[in-house]
Amino acid sequence: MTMKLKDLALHLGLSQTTVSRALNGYPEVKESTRILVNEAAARLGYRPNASARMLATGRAGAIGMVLRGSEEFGPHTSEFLGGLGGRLAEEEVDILVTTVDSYQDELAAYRRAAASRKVDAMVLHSPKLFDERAQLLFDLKVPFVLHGRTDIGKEVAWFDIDNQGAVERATSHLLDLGHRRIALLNGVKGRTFAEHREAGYRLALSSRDLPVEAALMTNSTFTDEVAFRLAQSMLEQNHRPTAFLAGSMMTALGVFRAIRQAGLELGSDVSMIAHDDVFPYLNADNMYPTMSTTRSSIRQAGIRIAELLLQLLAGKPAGAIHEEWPVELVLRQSTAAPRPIAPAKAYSAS
Amino acid sequence: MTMKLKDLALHLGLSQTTVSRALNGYPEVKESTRILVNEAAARLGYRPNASARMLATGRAGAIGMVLRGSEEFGPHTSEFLGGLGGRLAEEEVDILVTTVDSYQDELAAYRRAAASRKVDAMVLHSPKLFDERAQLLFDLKVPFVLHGRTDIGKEVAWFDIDNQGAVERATSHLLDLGHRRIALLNGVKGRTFAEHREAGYRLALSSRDLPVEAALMTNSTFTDEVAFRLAQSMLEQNHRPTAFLAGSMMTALGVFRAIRQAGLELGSDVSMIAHDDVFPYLNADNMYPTMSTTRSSIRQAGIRIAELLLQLLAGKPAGAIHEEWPVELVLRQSTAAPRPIAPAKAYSAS
DNA sequence: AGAAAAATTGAAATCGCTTTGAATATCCGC
DNA sequence: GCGGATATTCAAAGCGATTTCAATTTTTCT
Repeated sequence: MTMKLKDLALHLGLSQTTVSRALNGYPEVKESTRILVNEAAARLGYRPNASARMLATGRAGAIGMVLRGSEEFGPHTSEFLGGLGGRLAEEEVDILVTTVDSYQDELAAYRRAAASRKVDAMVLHSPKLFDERAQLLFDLKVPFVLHGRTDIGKEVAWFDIDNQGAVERATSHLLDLGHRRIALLNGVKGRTFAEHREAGYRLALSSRDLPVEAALMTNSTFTDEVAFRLAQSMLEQNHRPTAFLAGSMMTALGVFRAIRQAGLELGSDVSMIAHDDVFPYLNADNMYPTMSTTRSSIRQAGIRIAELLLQLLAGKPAGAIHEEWPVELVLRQSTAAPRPIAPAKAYSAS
Repeated sequence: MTMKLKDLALHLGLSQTTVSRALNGYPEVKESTRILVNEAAARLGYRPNASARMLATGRAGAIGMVLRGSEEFGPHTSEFLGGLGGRLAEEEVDILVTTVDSYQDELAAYRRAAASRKVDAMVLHSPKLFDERAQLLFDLKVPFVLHGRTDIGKEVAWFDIDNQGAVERATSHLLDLGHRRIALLNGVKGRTFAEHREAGYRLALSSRDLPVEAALMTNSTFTDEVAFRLAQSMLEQNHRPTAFLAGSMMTALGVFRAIRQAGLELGSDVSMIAHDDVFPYLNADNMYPTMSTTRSSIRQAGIRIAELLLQLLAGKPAGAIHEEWPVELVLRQSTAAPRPIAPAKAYSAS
């Protein structure tokens, strides 16, 4: 079997107590013995048994996350995980992932994760305006950081990006260019970020006394395929949109395809601004034409949330952990002033 | 605090022993008391403390995975995780994820994961022909299932798809159509799957006595961007390829862009067969033109690997766990016979 | 009915680590 | 060179489950 504390202590001729303290950096152990202990531990490859330690200390050394299988499980998640895990690894904390298929399973999964004590805290993703999962975790007294925002009438820790501001600025820019029919391909209805984006969209329009047209707003998951269908049907409409706000780079890909298939050209016939979560394998700068984006690295968000989690575990009150990051608007080739539209042509032809 | 076994036992007027046995389905407890216990446990919301249980039983109830951050961390991973986690969840096993940035960190991460006893087994991804990580886990006596294959001269459990056969068939098909300059955009050199794919490619060519041209084979990560660059430079060559074998759907996207940017058309000027890991947000059928693929669901692979892990933990010898799945070749619009090429035109013009 | 067998239940040890409270060494000033 | 800090070290008591071995009931069989 592998070496345990007892063996190490025996080997050193010391008590478990002293060895344990030496390894954990307690002050009441002589410097020389600490060195001795550390050296021996390293040489013999001693590693404390995580469960035993946890049982004794009550801390699990892990952060929990529940991933909903099919639906919203995509590239966003892996990028986020990369950031989160990278930062947590520095503190020797790892990530316990539970995957679920249905929403019902999801609540159960949170309950299970909380009760098993395998995690010290959790991260909650794309919450709804009123999020039951957050409510549940709050009631269960499980520390958690929200990636997004929710209002359950309690003090919860959250990190979010300025979705509303981003979309408002993007919309305004398109309006400035002269666009009047701007489609918003938004996320699933009810999610806070989607609502915030819609709010930004509406704000930009209403501040110029322009009407909001329901036919130009859709809510769906961010996949290439769905976006393709939605954009396609929009482009077939009588008054087709002249510009698209795509909720993610995947969405942008789908819209792009629809535009091309309709025989139109992105950057001249139609404009687009996509939200870019910064995936290393989908670079807006390398697209053709290059894509204008509202940009905010989801990986950086992961890193920051890891830090907030650590603060939370260190005792900082949840109510004191609120952070909103701004979103950049990066203009590239996919945005341009709209062409004189069809009706004009029709008149001259008649 | 939350309810523990002792409390539950006290509440029921039974001993911890009996309660524990009742809950864990041991046969030596009277049916009536078992019902009583289960009922009370459910009503009071009792959940065993995972660490305590683990300490006592020695099983962690978790599977470990190490994800390399920046590089190969993408959509493949999340799909795979979805499958793996879904199946494992049925057995109340969860996934402990560690993320690392450098390769050096990676070995250390495996060592750490193994020593901490937080996981019962691990999954190892895209191994090299001789994989040090596999070697390490083997030496550490940590049970693991390889997603892919390696040869470390030991009995290891693995699951893989028939990469060689898939590429051989795809290449043969392109050859049948008349293509002679077929580019292979392969994965990172040294990874077993990439080597197998190359072997399949070579086999198809050599079985018709056709030469293999180094300029037509590249090795890189599977990202849209890299693929775009590679394809672009290939298309600028004197004898440009008339067909592409793309290592993944991301790669295909990049190649597609390069083709279009070169003023060529996919499905007529150039053909392509991409390997499709079946991402819900990138459907080959919905692309334009629809994409011919070699298809094998990475999510299904995850599910199957979960089962193999469970078998491994149940005591099945690693040497008895080998599984190779076939890969479908699905032909769609992106493949066609090559056009009569430039030189012909040149002659007639002179 | 009484002994042996089978079915249930319990007390206590154990898993490997942390930590409290007591014990022993080492240091200080005078 | 001695009493009282001050530093170090240790023995033993948890942490919350499982499990061994023994004790107690209940059944079964003559």
